[in-house]
Amino acid sequence: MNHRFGKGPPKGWPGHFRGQGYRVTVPRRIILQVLGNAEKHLSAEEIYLRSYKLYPAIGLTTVYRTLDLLIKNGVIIKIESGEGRARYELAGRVEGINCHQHLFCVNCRNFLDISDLTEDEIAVIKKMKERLLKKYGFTVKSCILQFYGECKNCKKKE
Amino acid sequence: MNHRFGKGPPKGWPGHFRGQGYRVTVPRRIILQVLGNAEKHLSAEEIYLRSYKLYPAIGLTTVYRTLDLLIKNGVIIKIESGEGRARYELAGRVEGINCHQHLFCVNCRNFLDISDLTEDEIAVIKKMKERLLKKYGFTVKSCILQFYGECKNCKKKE
DNA sequence: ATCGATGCAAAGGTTTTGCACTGAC
DNA sequence: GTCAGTGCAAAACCTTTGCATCGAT
Repeated sequence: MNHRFGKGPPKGWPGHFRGQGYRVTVPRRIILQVLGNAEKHLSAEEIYLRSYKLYPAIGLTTVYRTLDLLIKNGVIIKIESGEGRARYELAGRVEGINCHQHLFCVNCRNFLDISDLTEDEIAVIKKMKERLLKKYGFTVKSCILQFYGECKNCKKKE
Repeated sequence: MNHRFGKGPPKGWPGHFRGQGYRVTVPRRIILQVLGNAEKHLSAEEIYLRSYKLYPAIGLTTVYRTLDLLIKNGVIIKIESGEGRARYELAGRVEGINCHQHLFCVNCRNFLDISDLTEDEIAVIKKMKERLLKKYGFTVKSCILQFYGECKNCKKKE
């Protein structure tokens, strides 16, 4: 792990980052912009490629280090779904009950990121949030439902 | 990816595995035994080490391949918690729904793995399974509910 | 002028693959 | 006897680290 970043997390990003010892640099702004425009959860490589288009001098290392920094400051969350690489998303986006569902095919390892919950489902998740707070003292800020199974295409091939 | 394993999943393991083209071998029995006796979620290396004690001829490759096979057949689930290696656990069959809840603290990055669902929650997840099958042609074998937020300890410290 | 941030190259650790051999059926 | 399963070594893969340089403050 990288221990170079400070511990006192600013309450938001951007905004509180100056004066925390953090510097505003081009790569950081680019990466944040890419994350802000993402239509789905991006892997580090995807973030790198999109950043590269905007700023070809950027390096993959910087992407990883910036993501680390953003995670430590609660700006983004890291999602591991078993596909061998992590994905990242702005934390604010999944705030509240805006819950993503990931369909992960254990056969072809493809990954579908959907966002479609019924009223019933939202209600139950809200209740779950309250229950987790009471029982475990855990305040839920966002959630992701990961489903593992077999996708359409893999069934056809059998 | 490993394409060597057959596609027709047996309905359970052990039991239905013969006659599906799968062979009952010593390494497979050992690995299954280790998983059955596990008191926690084990990493591939831990599974290898425990299997090694029972059967020193075993190789790490076989562990990975067997785990892959078991995942594809819904016998175990793979859990990634952000520590850089995956962990594996027997999929408990609670009315056809293998569902874990992970509470992930975005502040201290600690991780709580609970397994406690109410009747309501189980019912809704069942419905969700059916809906995902109809709408996306995706057959759910197991699921993990990932909650991101702040844990008890971190709240105290503020 | 500092010292945090960067990019490259190299290393690290986990997981996968190629291949010849073994053993379950 | 077949061919799925195995183990070893090597490769592939994602991620982190060392280090000299750059640049925000």
